[in-house]
Amino acid sequence: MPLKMRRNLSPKPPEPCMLTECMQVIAGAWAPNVIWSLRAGRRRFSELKADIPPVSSKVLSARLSELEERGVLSRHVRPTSPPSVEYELTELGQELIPALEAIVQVGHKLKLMRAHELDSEAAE
Amino acid sequence: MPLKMRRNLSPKPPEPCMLTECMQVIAGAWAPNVIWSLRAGRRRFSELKADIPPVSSKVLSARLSELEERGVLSRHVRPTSPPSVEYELTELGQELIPALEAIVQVGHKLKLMRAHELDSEAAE
DNA sequence: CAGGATCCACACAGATACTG
DNA sequence: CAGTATCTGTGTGGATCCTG
Repeated sequence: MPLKMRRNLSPKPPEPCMLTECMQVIAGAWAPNVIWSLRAGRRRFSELKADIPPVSSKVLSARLSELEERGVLSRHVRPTSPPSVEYELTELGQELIPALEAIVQVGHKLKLMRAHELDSEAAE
Repeated sequence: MPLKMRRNLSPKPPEPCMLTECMQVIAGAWAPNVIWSLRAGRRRFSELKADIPPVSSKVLSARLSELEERGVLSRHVRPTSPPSVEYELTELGQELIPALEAIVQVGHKLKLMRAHELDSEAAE
């Protein structure tokens, strides 16, 4: 499930829209899901991977790096015998949660609307 | 500026994450920008194209169709001599505005943080 | 366990040209 | 003006394999 989980960057030019630039923060496949999974608190790499089954290690790793670099989340390495790394949203990262929640809400409502429309059609 | 303005779909599989599904609503290159441009009210095709310079007619058209189909915006054709079409956010579409604003805010803050960090480094 | 390296496919945006 | 059709390039994610 990736073919369309692309980012929202802009390679070369004038970048007239600030929004585009800001959208980069959550750009990249699965990035929103990562943030979503971290809502409740810090999680380990494997936990995140389990939360988002279809994501591959490579991509998850890449996304985590980007999000860390962008200041959305922080990485904590714990010196245990089997390596253990935890990720956590930064304060700024937490500000993204309401945004994602709003999107989910709208998505939900639209879904309900569609279901309702289908019902109406079926009734005829 | 498009190479990375891809959508956030998911082609085939199990789709375990509701978020992913909801994100589709604003999926596709420039989709957020379109919604952003329509914040203030209805706009015509050419106005939208002017608002978002780097977008091509083809892509803008595609995005508008998708957003309409998804119930985020509505299309009004006006029977004038030169064809004139206006687009407008639906009620649900308007609910996405706060979400985008939140993202922009975070993007902004992160930008400021970065600038600050660079200053600190430069000072040394 | 956490994640880096490779190789590959393909969906998507761009450019251009055309229509009513 | 508002779009559509076609062709092409490319970034990005998936799968797999491998390591400390």
